[in-house]
Amino acid sequence: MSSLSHPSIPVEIGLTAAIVAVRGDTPLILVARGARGDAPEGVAALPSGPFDPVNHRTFEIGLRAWVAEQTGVPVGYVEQLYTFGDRGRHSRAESRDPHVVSVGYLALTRICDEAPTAPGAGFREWYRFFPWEDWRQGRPGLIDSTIMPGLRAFVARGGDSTHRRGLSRIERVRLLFGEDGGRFDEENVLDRYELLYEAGLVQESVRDGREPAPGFAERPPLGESMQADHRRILATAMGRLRAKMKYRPVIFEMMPENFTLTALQTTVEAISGRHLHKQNFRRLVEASAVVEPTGELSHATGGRPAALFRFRREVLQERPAPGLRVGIRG
Amino acid sequence: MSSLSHPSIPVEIGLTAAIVAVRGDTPLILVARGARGDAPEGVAALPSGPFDPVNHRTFEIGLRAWVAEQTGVPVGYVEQLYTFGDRGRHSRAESRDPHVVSVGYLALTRICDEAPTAPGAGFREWYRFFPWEDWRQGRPGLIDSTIMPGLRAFVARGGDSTHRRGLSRIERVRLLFGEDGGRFDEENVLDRYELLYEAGLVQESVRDGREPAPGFAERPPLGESMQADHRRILATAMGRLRAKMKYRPVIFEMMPENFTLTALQTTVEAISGRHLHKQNFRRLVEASAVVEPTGELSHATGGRPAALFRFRREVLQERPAPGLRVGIRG
DNA sequence: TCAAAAGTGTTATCCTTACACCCATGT
DNA sequence: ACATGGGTGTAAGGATAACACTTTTGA
Repeated sequence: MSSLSHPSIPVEIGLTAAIVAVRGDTPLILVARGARGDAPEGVAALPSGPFDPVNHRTFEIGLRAWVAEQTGVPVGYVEQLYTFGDRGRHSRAESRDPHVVSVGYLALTRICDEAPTAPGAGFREWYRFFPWEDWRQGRPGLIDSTIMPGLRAFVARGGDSTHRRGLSRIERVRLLFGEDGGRFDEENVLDRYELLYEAGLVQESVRDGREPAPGFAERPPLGESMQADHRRILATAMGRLRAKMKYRPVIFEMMPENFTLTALQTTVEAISGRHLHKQNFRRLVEASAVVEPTGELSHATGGRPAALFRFRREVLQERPAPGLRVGIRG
Repeated sequence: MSSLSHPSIPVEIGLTAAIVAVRGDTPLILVARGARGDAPEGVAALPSGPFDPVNHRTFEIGLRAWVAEQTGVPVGYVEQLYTFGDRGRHSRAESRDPHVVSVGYLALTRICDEAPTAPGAGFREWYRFFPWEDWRQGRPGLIDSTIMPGLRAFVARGGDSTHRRGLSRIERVRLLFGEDGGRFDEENVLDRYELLYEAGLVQESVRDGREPAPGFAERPPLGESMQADHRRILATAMGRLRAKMKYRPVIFEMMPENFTLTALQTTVEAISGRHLHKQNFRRLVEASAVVEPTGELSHATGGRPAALFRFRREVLQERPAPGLRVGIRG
């Protein structure tokens, strides 16, 4: 491109990380600010900062520097998600700010006792931001109590104009939220968030200048909002992690060195938001050959001691797509 | 990000499109320049240009404008692939050019007679750039004649230092090229290209200032090279398309309105680079419910006339992941 | 009548899902 | 002894992969 004779049009690049960990049965997301209190000015923000090509050779190096500075948490696995470039999304069209493009990243880490160190930073349960994504106890009540009425109103006022992928509003609702016979696909976190955004059912939508959904006045109540487009980046991260886990052993980036099979299942359930069938999960783990017994037992839980396992790194060489291919019920 | 007190560090954003079509059994990639002749100065380049946030509200709008200007080809389906930000890759570290970040896109189109219109633009067979990716006639000869000797030398001089994903050089070779018992996974196009790049076996590697592989002097012969990082973007596009086709009906973006099942199979084989088993392919298509018979027959091929089919848009509403889930032999 | 391409039937195997029961320990 | 969580066996149904043969047309 630099060899072309086009004029240079500079923009600023923002790097933003969705850093995920799990504690017990709780999936966590690391926020840099807004971790304490629920005041409007304390809106949660992911660790982020501008990309500085002079000091950082790659995006990833720059990202790690921002995360270290803003949170003090060490991250292992890092993966690029998506680059968001649309104006008029989190900054209004009439804004005179320099144009910002944000590159979103997914990162994984293990919970350890000291972290995080930076003031204001902390881990928060990710289902606070996406309560409709937690199906471990069955279909969340707020889908039928709040989301579906709001979406039905959105369908009613929107007519049948088709959208991306040639789907009308009513078809998108059915497909994404598993109404009448449709399946709920836990990987479509982003599509669901964007549908709620378009429908004016999330706070960011109103903040960006859209009409709130009728009946929701100023504050749509669906989940806690985040700064800028951070909740959209978190949605992308959740969907990607839920998908990737099935064909890459990324889950072990969030597990301790040794763990019981129940702990592994609890972690997978926390991330996928689904309840899994115990025996099938264990058979699956055995078949996938991703773990091996350490020979030790864990007496931590109170009942019968559980065998401890560790991740088998050799699967990376043995199988093309090593992961936990959980199906409908695990 | 704009609300933070960080200084603004502007960079230039380049948008680059890998636009794919199929004619008969030949997968094609649209090049903006370099379509005629094989002289070094005629190195092929994908359609691309800088992102101008003042005139284009989104990346996609900007991208479509560049493609229209440089090639005259209309594109339908468009999908973002990846954002490449590393310095010292296609511009040397000591360069004083403004820093360029490139956002790669995959786009699909149908071959039609008039296109392309712009001078120097044209469609080229994509396996010219990736001859090792075409396994339709079995394992390509150049893998064992040229690639493996080069990679074995790379393994020998590199020792066992582990790389991304904790794999050593020898393990990566085995996994990516399906040596001794390993499977060749047709989706890993990018990983294979990057391995060959690191090994000094592609022209871009030498151009970027690396040592050519021993014995290859100045011009590593593996496939035709492209400008800047365009071959890397094409590799990403090929891998993504090969994967996506299995769970989204994107293949129909490249098919005419009506087609025979054999034509559909030929197209899938062209993209995936694999030979498929006829009966299993047909059963798969039937089971997936992605097409319906038009009732017409095609007399175009010479032998027995074939039934014509069309894409069934309704699958988008009926199934969560409609696509052609081709397995080992289709 | 023959070549060329379209189209079909069947079986063995494996994987997925679903079911309900026994085991080992700490209190 | 009993509560708590750990761990297992087995069978039905569906999907996959592999096999070879028949049909319909144009030349």
